[in-house]
Amino acid sequence: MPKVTSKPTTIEHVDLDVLEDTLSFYIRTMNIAVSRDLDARLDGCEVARGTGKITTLLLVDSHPGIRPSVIAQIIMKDRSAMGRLIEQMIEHDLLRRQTSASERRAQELYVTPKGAELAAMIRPIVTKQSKDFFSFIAEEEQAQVMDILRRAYRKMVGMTGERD
Amino acid sequence: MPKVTSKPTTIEHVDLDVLEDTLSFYIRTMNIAVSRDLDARLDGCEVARGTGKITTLLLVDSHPGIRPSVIAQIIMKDRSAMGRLIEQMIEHDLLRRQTSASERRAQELYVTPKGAELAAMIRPIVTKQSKDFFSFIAEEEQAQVMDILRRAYRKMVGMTGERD
DNA sequence: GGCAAATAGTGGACAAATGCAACTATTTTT
DNA sequence: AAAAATAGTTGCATTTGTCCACTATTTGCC
Repeated sequence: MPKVTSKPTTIEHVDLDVLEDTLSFYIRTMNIAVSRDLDARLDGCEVARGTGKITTLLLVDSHPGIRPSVIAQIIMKDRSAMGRLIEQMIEHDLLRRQTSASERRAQELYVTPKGAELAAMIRPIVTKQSKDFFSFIAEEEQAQVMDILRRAYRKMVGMTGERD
Repeated sequence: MPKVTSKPTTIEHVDLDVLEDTLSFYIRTMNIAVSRDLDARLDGCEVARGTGKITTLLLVDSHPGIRPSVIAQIIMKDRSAMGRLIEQMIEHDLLRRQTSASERRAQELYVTPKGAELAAMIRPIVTKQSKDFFSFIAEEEQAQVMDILRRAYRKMVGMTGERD
C-alpha cells in the first residue's frame, strides 16, 4: 500500500516508495552518477565509456599473459562482449594478443608500451576519482561500504580470497 | 607501481590492482550483477531492462500527477530519455498523461488501472530481489551500506531530506 | 505591454553497449 | 574415435544514451 502524495513539482517533496529502502536502487543509481563522472574525467583518454576498458587495461598490465575469459569473469561480461572490447583496445595499440603455446584455444594478453604508459597515467586518476566522488561520505564510512561490497563481489565472482 | 603476477588462468589468482580499493569499481560491478538479476526476475513483466521503468511506475503510482522532469532528476536521466521512457509506458497502457492546468508547459502523470496493478505486483518483487540478492551480506551490514548510500544519493540529487 | 530568458517537453540522428545464438578451433572425456 | 567441454569470433537485433535543435509556455525585466 503506497503512501500517496500528490503532484510533486520539485524533487524535495518526493519520497521513493519502496525504493527508499532498496539497496539495489541506490547501487543502480549511484552507478549512473559515478560512471558519468568518471567518463568526464577520462574524456579523450581512449578508455572512457562503459565498464571494462579500465579494468582490462589495469589487469593486463599487472598480470601479463592473462586470458580474456578470466577478465570477462572479473568484469562480468560474456565472452563476446569481452572479445570486442579487446579488439577495440588492440586497435588503439594498448594491448597485444598472442595465442598461448600450451593452450592453443586460449590467448595471452600483454600491454603495449603505450598501454603501459596509459595504465600508469590512469591508475592515480581512477583512485582519486573514486575518493573525490564519494568525498561527501566520511573516509571511514567509505572504507566500510567498500569492505562490505568487496566481500560481496568476491563471493559473487567466486574469488576465494587466496592470492598467489 | 603495480604488483605483477604472470599469466593467471583462473580468477582465483588475480588481484584487482588499484581497483581492489576503489569503491567505484565495486559499485559499477555490483550494478551489472544486480541489474541482470533483477531483469531475470521481472522477465516479461513490461518493466524489465534498464533503470527507470520501475522507478517511474512506482513513483507515478505513489505521487499521482508527478511531472516527468521530477522523475528525470530522481533517476538521473535527461529529459529526452525520460520522454521516450514515458512514451513507451503509455503505449503499454501503464501510464496516462495530461497537461497541467496551472502550468501548461508541464505534464501530470497518472497510472492506469493496469499500471496500478503492475505497481502492486512489482513492489514486493523489487524489495525481495534486493534482499535476496544481497543476502550474503548480513542484514545489519546491508542496512549500513544502504544508509550510507542513501545519504550520498540524497546529496547528489539535491534532496534536502524533508518529507512532505 | 512587450521582449528576452528560462523552463517543460519533443523529435531526430548517431554512436555504443548488450545479449543471444550460431560457428570454428582445440582440448578433454569416455 | 566420437562426444562433450572450453576459448574465442561473428552477426544480428535491441536498447540506450547523448547531443542538439525546435516548439510552447511562463516569468522577469524594462
